[in-house]
Amino acid sequence: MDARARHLLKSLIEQHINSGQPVGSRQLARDAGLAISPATVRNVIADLEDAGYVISPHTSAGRIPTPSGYRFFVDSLISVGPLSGASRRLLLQRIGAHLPDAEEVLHAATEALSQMTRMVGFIRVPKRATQTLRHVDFIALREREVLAIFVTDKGEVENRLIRVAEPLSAAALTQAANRFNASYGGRPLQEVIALLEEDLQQSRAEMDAILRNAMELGKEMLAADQERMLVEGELQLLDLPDLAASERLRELLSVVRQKRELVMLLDQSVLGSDVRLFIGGESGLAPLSDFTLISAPYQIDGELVGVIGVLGPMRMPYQDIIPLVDGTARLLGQALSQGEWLSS
Amino acid sequence: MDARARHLLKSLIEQHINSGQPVGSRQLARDAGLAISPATVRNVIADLEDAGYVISPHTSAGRIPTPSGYRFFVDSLISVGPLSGASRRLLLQRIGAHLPDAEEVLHAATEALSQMTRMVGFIRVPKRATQTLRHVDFIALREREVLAIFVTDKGEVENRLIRVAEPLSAAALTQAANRFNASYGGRPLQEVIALLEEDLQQSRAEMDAILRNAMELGKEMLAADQERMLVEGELQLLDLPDLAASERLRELLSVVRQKRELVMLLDQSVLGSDVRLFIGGESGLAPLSDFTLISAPYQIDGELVGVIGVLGPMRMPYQDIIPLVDGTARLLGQALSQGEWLSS
DNA sequence: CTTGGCACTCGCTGCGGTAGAGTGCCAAAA
DNA sequence: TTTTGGCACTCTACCGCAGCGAGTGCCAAG
Repeated sequence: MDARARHLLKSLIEQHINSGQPVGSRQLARDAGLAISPATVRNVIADLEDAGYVISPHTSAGRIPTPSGYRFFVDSLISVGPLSGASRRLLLQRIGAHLPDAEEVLHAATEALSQMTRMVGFIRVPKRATQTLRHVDFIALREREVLAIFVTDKGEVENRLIRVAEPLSAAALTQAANRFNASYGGRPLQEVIALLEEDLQQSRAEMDAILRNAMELGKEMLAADQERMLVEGELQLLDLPDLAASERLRELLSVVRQKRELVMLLDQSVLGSDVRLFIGGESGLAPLSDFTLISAPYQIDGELVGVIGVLGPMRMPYQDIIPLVDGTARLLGQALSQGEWLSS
Repeated sequence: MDARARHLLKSLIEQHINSGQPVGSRQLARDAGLAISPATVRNVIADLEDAGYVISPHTSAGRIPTPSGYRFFVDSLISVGPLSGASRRLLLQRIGAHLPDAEEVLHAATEALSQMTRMVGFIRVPKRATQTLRHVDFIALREREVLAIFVTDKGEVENRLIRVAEPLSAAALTQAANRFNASYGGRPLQEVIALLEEDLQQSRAEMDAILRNAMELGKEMLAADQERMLVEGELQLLDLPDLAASERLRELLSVVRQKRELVMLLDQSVLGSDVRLFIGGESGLAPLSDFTLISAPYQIDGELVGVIGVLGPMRMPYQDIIPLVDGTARLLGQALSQGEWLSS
């Protein structure tokens, strides 16, 4: 493909991103800044259509980009700049406002990203598998009801109400918690579960219920990890004038709700260290085939732990969105890393 | 209004609830089970239109109920039976599966209600203002970062990461927590905040940061109380073939999101002890004017603490929905009350 | 290789005509 | 006085049709 064809393709896609309409040869010849006639443009565009980059919705309409066209566009036709100063400041402010609480920071970053891109934002939260058990508490709430609280070294807190066969005194519970912390504190969650399972055999009977439940709670924390994902701004999709409330949209929303498939997709992306795009059917998930998903992994203390991103129509301003996703991932990582956040 | 007019109105509304279409005189004369001609029906219906119970979308269409029509229908034309055995069993199972954890039970009940009614479910969760502080924990997480955990007597857990000026030893933190529990444990949250504010003056300097933050955390718990509401199944609204994705729908969803107005509305309803309906504009909230909201308060240990309900189109099967909302509220209350849940 | 010309295609819009549903009114019947 | 059949009227939904405008593909000339 020669330079002129590339230029025309770029111009065509940019115009379509702006207008949402099919782009015709006359308009393209005028706006592309090349001194060529519409007829020449038609010849070139016909080749681009053969190559699969654009398609005509019907005979007498202009052309719109195909998923391959968008792919070529982002890979070879545009260069994404750094995050604009204004966006950066806005992100800094919105993320920084919620420090030091990790959970809130994750939430704030996703919400900010969703609002700034006007698309659905999502985030795969840090894995618990790597976290260690920091502290356990057993608190008698009512007769025979004990509240168990797990705290990890990353500050995640999970709690569970447990029914026990007979009342336990506050002192007994404190003692139990102390023993528990002494034995299992500081170990990776995975290991704690395994040890608990082992120890369950020889422990005293009245502690059984609590140990067993603590084990279940730990297991659930790890299991729930498989699908821990926050989604923000699903409503944004309803604002798309294009497909507003079509059948596709419903499918998409239900995929977003179920999360499972999406999580698997994102977990692939955590491997690379760069922004990643799934345009149209590239993800392999049918309901996403009319949409584009952009994700970027983020790292805490130098370790890749999660992915953040957005989901929107294929027709989106990639030049603006990509830096936003990338920048949010970086700032989020800094915010959650030890001592890196000095209002940068 | 005579018996025949009532019967016709009832029949008209029932038919419209089933079909969604305007109901004409011929169809009504046929299906109402009365031996009268369409012409007679027309005379009667014309009176009902004058009275404001039905309206004609246009000259040559049949009639559809107005909000007043629905109001009269539920108040005077139908009698709502008890919850069906099957529904009751399903609810028992879905709610019971999550005992004894209150948070999960609230969630499960709302989700079940939403799915069984195929509408949006919501719940106003129990007020914290009445809860007492059960236990506090301070846990050193990293250098100069302390995790504060609040537990109330109802088993609600709230946590917050706190930055302190200089590192505190684990022993110091334990001691602080012990003192905290001794001084404030067992008191209503409201009171704890007040006492903290007082004590903050004369406490030792290094504890200031923690006390101050604990106070903030407590205040936030009470403040957030103003809008604590769970919403389930917003997606259900997209399934309505009627207004699917109209402008109204968008408005409605944004009201549901913002919650504030809705919460105020629900808090009015917690006063009565019975099912309450807001049909069309009865709530005074403009975005709800095409919809019906049905709510029922629930009580824990004999005390009215919250409201659960559904939101859907005015055209809904009231005879089925009302018992479902009522029944869910009752079962939920039993589940959360002391010792009342014996698989009933 | 580029360009202007031209026939052709196709979607969109507006128009008129028709069928169908349902109403309101009236005069006759009960 | 109430009910009923009849009838004219109204309005929507649907259909086919023509005109338009946009855009294409092809071709022959530059």
